[in-house]
Amino acid sequence: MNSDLPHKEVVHTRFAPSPTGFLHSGNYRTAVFSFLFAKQHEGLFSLRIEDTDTQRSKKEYEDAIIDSLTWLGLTWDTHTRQSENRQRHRELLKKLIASNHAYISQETGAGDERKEVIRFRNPGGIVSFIDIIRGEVSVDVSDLGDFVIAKSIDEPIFHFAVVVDDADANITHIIRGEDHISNTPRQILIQRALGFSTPQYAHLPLILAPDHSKLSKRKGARPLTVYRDMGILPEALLNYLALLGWNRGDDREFFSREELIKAFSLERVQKSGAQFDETKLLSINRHWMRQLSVDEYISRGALNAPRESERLHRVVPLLKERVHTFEQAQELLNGEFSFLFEKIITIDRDILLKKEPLGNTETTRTHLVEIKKKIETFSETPTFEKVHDTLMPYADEKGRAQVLWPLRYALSGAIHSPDPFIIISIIGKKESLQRIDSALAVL
RNA sequence: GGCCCUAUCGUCUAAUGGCUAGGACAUCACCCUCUCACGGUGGUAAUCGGGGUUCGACUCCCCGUAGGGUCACCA
Repeated sequence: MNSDLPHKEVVHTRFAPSPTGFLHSGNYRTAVFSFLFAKQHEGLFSLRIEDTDTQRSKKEYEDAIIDSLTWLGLTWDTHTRQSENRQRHRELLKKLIASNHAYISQETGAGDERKEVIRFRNPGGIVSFIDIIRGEVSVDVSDLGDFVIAKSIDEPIFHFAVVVDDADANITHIIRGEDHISNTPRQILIQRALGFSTPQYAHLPLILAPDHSKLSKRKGARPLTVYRDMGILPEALLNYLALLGWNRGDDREFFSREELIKAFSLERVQKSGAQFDETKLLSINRHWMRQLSVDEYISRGALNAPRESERLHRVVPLLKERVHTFEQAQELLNGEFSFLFEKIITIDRDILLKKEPLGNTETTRTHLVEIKKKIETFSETPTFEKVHDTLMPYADEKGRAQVLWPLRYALSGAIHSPDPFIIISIIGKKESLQRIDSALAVL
């Protein structure tokens, strides 16, 4: 790949967001691709904050960008701000004017104010470039006219500043959103006027919102922290984002950060836009949550529950089996699974007797008493296997529904819950016996 | 509207002239089962339309159509 690259040249990509709002997943995906590409080629990945729009740039947004990149594990090699390069911008702007590639233009602004801007002298003609993802793209730049490159000698605008900063940083590959594709020709024009070489370009397809509209900063753009707050793992989001518009060419879907670095290639990036599908993200997140050890699961999910932490540890396997996010895990702990941590649970006589065959209480009472005797033989925290293997034969003999339903209900106080064996192994011998006793008391 | 880009199941995608068009998520059915969940098995579901090129097109070309991007003294 990119065999036309000079051997000594170090691959250098950059992520250049403007801190004028919260970035959305589409923006971060371009960062993901830039990062993966650079690291795969053992190159550099830089972060450059494009803060030349002083009116709208805010520290708060820059901090959010840094937080999110760090959280995703997209570590950068250098971190600069476009505003730091003011000196250089001015110098080259002057050079361009001196060489007659640009000129100061008198404009009549709103009202009678006369204002000056700096315009680029457009040579016209066809400008074409090779996009790694799309192939050759050519545009007739004549209809661009003499476009503005600076508001004043001290205020370069985007097109000019980008060209200068990328060249100064020796950026070799510009990987950015498709919305920049039509900006590229004019930036190439500026490069030529300045005597810079043209880097390689790769324009990524945009990510669409579920309604097919463009994911925009104004509509629905939320900081990436919403995913962290939902209890999405960064490795899951990274995995999902990488898969959105890229695949290795086979059926493989789960990739760790390191595996992505190895497997990624720009050539296999999709040309068309993709919708962001939160459901799929959730299923990938479940996969990565299941990979975690019990300790990691609790600490990374910041999970908490009343009672000793041993009990929470025993509940984790149940959590793994049914939730897609840590937020859901904590909800389960607080709600549906709270019976596992409570001292007293309420039993409804009718529900307890739901499977009673004789229409009275006798069968249910007998079963619970028999089960109690077996539980007596357990250690305080028996394993699931031990509980299952001891109680199941009895249930099979007497009828699973008649034995297991009242037992499970007595232990959980819930119509829906995990099976009684796992409950006993979680709450322990002593509490199991207590709960069965309270159930017997209502009969 | 001009210019540019794109077009395979609902969604993400595989198949770069040669297979019953594959997988995943979602969905449905069945199985497992004391309930819930997990799991297992199977199913429904796609090449935007029309012309070419070719022995043969998802694949190549053209024309439509649709979607997206961009046309700033924002980035």
